Amino acid sequence: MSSVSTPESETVGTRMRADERRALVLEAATRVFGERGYHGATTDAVARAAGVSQPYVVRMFGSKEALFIAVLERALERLMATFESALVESEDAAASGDADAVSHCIAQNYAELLSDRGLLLSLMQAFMLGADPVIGPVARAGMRRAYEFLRDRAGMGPDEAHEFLALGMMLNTLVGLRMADDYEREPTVRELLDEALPTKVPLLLSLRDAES
Amino acid sequence: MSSVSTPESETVGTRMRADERRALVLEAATRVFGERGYHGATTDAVARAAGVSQPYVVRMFGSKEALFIAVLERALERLMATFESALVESEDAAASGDADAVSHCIAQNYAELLSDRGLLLSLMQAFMLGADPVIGPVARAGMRRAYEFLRDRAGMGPDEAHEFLALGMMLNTLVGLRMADDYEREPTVRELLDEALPTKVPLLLSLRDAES
DNA sequence: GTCTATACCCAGATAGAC
DNA sequence: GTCTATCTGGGTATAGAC
Repeated sequence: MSSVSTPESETVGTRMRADERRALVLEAATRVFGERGYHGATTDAVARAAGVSQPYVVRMFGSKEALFIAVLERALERLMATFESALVESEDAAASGDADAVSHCIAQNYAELLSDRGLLLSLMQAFMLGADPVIGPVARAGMRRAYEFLRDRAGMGPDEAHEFLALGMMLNTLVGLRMADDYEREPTVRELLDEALPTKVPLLLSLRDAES
Repeated sequence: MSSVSTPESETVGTRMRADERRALVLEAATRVFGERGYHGATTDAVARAAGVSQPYVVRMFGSKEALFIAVLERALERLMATFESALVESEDAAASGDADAVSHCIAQNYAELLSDRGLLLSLMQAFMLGADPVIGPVARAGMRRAYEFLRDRAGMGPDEAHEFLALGMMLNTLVGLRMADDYEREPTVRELLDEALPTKVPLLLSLRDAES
C-alpha cells in the first residue's frame, strides 16, 4: 500500500515502470483530492504523497485540471465495475426469492469502495463542482451513468434507484465530514453511523485509524 | 434580493448601515462559497458579488476562514430555524392522523431553502471539509444538531432520521452537480429530479434560470 | 522519465488615505 | 466605514539538465 511494489523491489525512488508510477500518482491524487477538494489540493501535496516531484506530476497529466479529470474517470470506472460485479454476485441470491437482495449486495460492495482511499470522496468533491465548465459535465455524466445502471441493469424503479443513491450520498457525506472521528465520544454519532453502515462500521473505523 | 434595500434607497454604493452591509456580504459569500467551495472561492469574487472592495471583505471578518465560518453558522441557524417552524406548522396535520406528515412538512420546507441561494451548497461544501481542523468540528456539530433535532424534536427513529438526511444530502448533491441544467435535454435526468423533488422542480428550474 | 531551478501569476492580507 | 495601493506567500507551470 505505501511506496514499494516493484517485482525486484529496489530503493523507493528507483526503477519503476512508467505506467506503474502513473497509477501510483493517480492513487495519491485520489487521496489528496478526496481530502481537500479540487481547489484545496495542491499538485505539490499530490507529488509528496506519491513520492515524486511536483513538476513531474504536472508533466505527466498536462495540468492539475487534467489530473483531476483522470482521477474522476478512474473513480467512475471503478464504481461502475463494482456495480457490475455486485450485480453478478447477487444474481443467485435474487433467483432464490430475496426481493431486494440485489440492492443490498450493491450497497455492500459500494461501502467497500471506502477501502480505495479517497475514491468516493473525490467523486463527491466532483459532484460539488457542477458549475465548473470542464469538471461539471463529466461529473453529471457519472451520476447519470450510476442512476441508469441501477434502473436499467439492476432493475430498480426510479424511486428505489433514487433512494439508493441518496443513501450513497449520505455515506459519502458522513465520510467527508470525518464523522467517525466522534464515534466513541458522541453517542449520537455512534447511533447515526450504525444506522448508515449497518455492517461496515468496523471498516470505517479501521480506515480512520490508518490515517496519516 | 439584489443590491438595494436601504429604507431611503439611495445610490447602490452609498449610505447603508454597516450591519446591512455585513449581511449583504454574508449573502454574497454564501452564494460564492456554495458555487466554488471554500478553497475555490476568492475573497475578491465575494467582494464583487457584494459590490464592495476585496480588502473590506477581509477586514470585516478578519480572514477568509472566519468569513466561511460565519457563512456556515448563518446557514446552520437558518436550517434549524426552518426545521423548528416546519415542526410547528406540521403540528396540526400530525394531530389529524397523518403519520409522517411531520417528515413531509420538514422536507418541503427544507427544499424551500433552495431559494436562499448557496445556503444548502455552502453547508454541503463544509461537510466535505471535515478534515479541516477549524471547519471540520463546526460542520460535524451542525450535522449532529440536525440529526438530533429530527430524532428528539420531530420524533423520528434513527432509521427515519437517517433516511431523511440521506434524501437531503441527495438533494444537495443534485444541486451541486447542476443536474437541472440537463433537465430538458436528458429524459433520465428529468426522471431523477422529478423523483428527488416531487413538488419542487419548478422552484429548482426557476432558480437555475435566474443564474448569472 | 524524472529531477532542480525558476518564472509568473493570483489571492489573502496589510497600510494608510479619505 | 470603506477605498486604493501594495506586499507577500504559495501554487501551477515551464525550462532545461541529467
